[in-house]
Amino acid sequence: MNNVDTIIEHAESYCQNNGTRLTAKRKLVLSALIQSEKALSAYDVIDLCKQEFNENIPAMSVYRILEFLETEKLVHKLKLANKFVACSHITCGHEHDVPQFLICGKCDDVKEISIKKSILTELEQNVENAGFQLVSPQLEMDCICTNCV
Amino acid sequence: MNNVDTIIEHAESYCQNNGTRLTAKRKLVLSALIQSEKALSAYDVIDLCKQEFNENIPAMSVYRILEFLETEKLVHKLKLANKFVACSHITCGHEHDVPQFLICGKCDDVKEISIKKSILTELEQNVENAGFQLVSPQLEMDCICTNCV
DNA sequence: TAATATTTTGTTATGTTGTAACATAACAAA
DNA sequence: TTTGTTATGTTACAACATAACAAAATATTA
Repeated sequence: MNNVDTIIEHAESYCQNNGTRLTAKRKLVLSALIQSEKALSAYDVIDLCKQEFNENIPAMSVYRILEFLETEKLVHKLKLANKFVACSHITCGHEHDVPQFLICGKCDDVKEISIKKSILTELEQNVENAGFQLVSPQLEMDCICTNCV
Repeated sequence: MNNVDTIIEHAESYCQNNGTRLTAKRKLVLSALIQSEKALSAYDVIDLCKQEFNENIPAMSVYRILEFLETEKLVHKLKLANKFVACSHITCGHEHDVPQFLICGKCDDVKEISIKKSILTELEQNVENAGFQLVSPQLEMDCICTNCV
């Protein structure tokens, strides 16, 4: 059993525990994201599903499925790049810190890192001082990866 | 002379010093952004120019003008919201720290704040440890403003 | 100043991304 | 089964962005 299948299996039982279902289509989309080294746009996902699995998934469905996977925390939406990535901790089976993303602007490679609590706390303090409230402490940073430098 | 005109005047001489021109159309777009309390999409700008100044600026031109204003650092592009805001320091006449933006997801109100050097340095260190390099340390944070809470 | 080059703006057409609205299929529960 | 619920398909657009070329405005310099 390859790596992708392992992750999918984890995702499936994770959904079962949540009372949701990882349907065939949802598996396809998730697989595409797991296989891909980089962040994918919704339309990239469509193309990849066609290419890899010979399945035509309409745009509407892909958006709905991505939304589902996001609420299940199996994928993350990167607002900065308008793309999606599979969560890199699906197989871990425990809660994680709020993820922080480094996004390579050239190749869309994405790295999921965590940031010290103290920094986040200080950031949040800054925000509150300005009279705003953080909705999501997920930071997305515009980077370039070592390969692309 | 009202506040907008003051800022425009500053922007104009700023451009002159840079050897660039703040043309009539560019002034319109910049004025629209200055007048607006909140971040505007390119098409919002079009609508506002029509409404306020009775000028029809084609989409293509607006995108070009926004790009120009961005390279002149008179406006900032918010990738997170895909919108634009006038720089809040046009009249200051001196260099500033990299801006950080708090974006209200409800009303698109935007606050431009600065963040302590130490936090940024630490963030950059985190990024480098992960093998990436920050392209732009401009952070954009998904917030909600006090009005909208 | 007239001729030429450069920059800016207009125009048209088209590509890309995202969603609304409604229809159908698949599945679960009574 | 029938009924309700969830998931997917289909169509038709709205919203966002840019390519390619034309025209106009402005700067340059001979």
